[in-house]
Amino acid sequence: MPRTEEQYKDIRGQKIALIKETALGLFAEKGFSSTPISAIAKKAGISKGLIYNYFTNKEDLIGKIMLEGIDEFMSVYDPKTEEAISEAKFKYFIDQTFEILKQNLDFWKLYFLVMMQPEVMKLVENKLMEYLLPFLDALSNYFESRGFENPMAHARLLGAILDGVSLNYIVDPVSFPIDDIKKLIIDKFL
Amino acid sequence: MPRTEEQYKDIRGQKIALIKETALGLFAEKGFSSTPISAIAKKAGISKGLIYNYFTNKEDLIGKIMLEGIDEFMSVYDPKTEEAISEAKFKYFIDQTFEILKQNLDFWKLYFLVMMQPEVMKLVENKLMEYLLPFLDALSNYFESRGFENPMAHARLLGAILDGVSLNYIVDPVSFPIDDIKKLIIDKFL
Amino acid sequence: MPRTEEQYKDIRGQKIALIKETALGLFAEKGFSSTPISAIAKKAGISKGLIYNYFTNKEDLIGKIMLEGIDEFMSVYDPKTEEAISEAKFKYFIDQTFEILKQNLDFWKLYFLVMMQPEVMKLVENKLMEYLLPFLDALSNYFESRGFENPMAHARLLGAILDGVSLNYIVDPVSFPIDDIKKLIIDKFL
Amino acid sequence: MPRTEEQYKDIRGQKIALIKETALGLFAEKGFSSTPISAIAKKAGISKGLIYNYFTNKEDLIGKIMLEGIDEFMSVYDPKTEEAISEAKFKYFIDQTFEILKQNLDFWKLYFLVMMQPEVMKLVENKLMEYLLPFLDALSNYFESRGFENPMAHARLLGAILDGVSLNYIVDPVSFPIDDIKKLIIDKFL
DNA sequence: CATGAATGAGCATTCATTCAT
DNA sequence: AATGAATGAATGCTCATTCAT
Repeated sequence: MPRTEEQYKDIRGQKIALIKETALGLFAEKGFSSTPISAIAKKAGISKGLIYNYFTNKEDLIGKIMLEGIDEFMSVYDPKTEEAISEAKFKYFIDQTFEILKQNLDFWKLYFLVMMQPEVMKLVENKLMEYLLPFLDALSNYFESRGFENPMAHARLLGAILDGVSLNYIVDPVSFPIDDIKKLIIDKFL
Repeated sequence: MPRTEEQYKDIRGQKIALIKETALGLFAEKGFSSTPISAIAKKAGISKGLIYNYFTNKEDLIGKIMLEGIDEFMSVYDPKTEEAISEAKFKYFIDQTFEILKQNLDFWKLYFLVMMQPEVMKLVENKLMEYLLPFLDALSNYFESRGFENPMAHARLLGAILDGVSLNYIVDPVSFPIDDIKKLIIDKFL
Repeated sequence: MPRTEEQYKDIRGQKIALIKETALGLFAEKGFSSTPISAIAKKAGISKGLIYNYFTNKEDLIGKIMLEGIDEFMSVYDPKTEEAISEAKFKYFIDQTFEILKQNLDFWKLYFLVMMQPEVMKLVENKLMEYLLPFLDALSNYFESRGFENPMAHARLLGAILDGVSLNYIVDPVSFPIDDIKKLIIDKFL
Repeated sequence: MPRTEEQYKDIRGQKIALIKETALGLFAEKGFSSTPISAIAKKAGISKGLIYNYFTNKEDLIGKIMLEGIDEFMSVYDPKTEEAISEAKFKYFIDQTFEILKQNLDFWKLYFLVMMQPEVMKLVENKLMEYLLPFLDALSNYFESRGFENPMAHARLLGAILDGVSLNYIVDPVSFPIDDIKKLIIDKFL
């Protein structure tokens, strides 16, 4: 009995998810160019050929992993808010950022890896900007409403701080005092 | 009649410097594994083989570039100070950090690239820690003397901030408002 | 629709045999290190890469050729006989040795080549000893039963003679009087 | 004060000898193609370039080592004897053969290595035959005078035996019972 | 949808050899 | 006579990608 169109779609969806997950883990652990497609196939228990059924090439694979990841974590924020964020919302935003970081360490490793690699970065740049710009605007509005001078510089500084803290936590998750640091950040920007 | 040992040393020194410089530029631009040794040789106007006269392999090359870079910029600070840093010195330190960043963009690109690559990171880790730990201690002492609570967290936060700011500046040197941000940092930590 | 496991196994088996055969011929003719993998691939009409699908590296290839060869020719003898060999059996053994030598000249060339190369020898040493020791024991028993004094020395001498004769025949198969020499050996040791 | 022609010749002679000796040791230990010229230079404490002052290339070097070795050990025998060898002389010859083998293990390792490598063998073949043929003739005469039938086959057999015994001793000098075996050979051919 | 055999371009690395000094 | 910097051809090996089944 042939499978229905629906069933096929399910299988495809599951396989695609499996491949992305497996690849994410390996990319984060070994790096992009040190992870052969064959290693992904092996760890996922599928054939190399199957990966090429779903992704046109290795770059497409990492590109789609990145885009999905960006979508996922950006959906947590409500980037369409145009009015200024409240204090409570700001605090919630900082909390969420750290929570997401802790729970998706692999993705964030990959994120920073990719940021440093011009070739892959190009694949993601547009999408990233699409989210980042309204996000910086929202922060800027918040700082303006709180009476900070040069609010856009504050917004970019906070963005940079979150990058720097994430980076340090990723490189050394054991001894980096992330919770203490979260408090300091909230103190300084609330 | 062979050249004197002195002459040979000169030649070696010049070639080694040329190779390191060229490699640094290419690594920073294309990434480590996307830069073939042949590309370095070509750009430096020498043969592939010559690179292997001076460096045992590609990893040795990047390792030595990193170590030299770390030595160079660390020599700017006086990491042996044990008494607390003065306000003026602290300000000078922040200034210097930004100055060095601006003047060695390629090296810092490579630095962040390497931080994300476990294999290469291992080659440099020890040397880095040798400098970073006394450095964090000095910062911590400064914060303690200024009456900040949890001074070590403050030190690590400042370290992370400098990482994050550098990273943002490296990725987008044109529009990142680095001078405004320097002022904000000094305000917040003085 | 993928091929059945059976079909894949067939393909693999055939290709592995083809590669081994081709490599044996070239190794015997040119020597191990003077035979590039590319030459084997070319002569076998396949790509370099395919060889690495079946053998982890060049040493693995020669190692497996040697092991297979040793297994093959040792299966001719019955190394598990524990009682003394009869005269007829001894004669048959000498005959067989010369027959095998004549029919597998390439393999024996390679065998002596390998004996002289410490690196490759190590790959095969254990397997070889596994066969050679019982074999020398059997010969020793034979000489003892025939009343020869110092039977183990006789066994090792005979082993050495077979090596020496093989070597001379390999180097100069045209003019070396191998059949006459076989008779002399049988006369001297019967 | 410039050196006299004589002194230069001395230096040349000493350096040539040093290079040959050093190369022989390394070739025997590692094999011909696994021994870089640079390794010879390093071990001899001279420069690579100097080796090329005395030998046109690597093959020339091994060729000259082989030729010198052959000359040296052949001078022990008196290959110009045309009358049949006496029993005493035969015994002395066997003794000498084993003595020389024991004292020049490195050379003999190289000798067998070279015999298996067609390219290098060609360089030596003629010289070798120049010695070997009269040598086999002398042996043949000896066997004829002692009433052995098919004396040339006996001569070639003895040659092969000496090869085989040497080979076994070279591969495993510790446990091969070379002295017992010498006695057996003398018994069988006297 | 799924497989894995097959390809070949690409790359790190080695090393014999040359040559200016 | 002696040095060692420099070259570049050669080679082992990897891996993204294709494709017949």
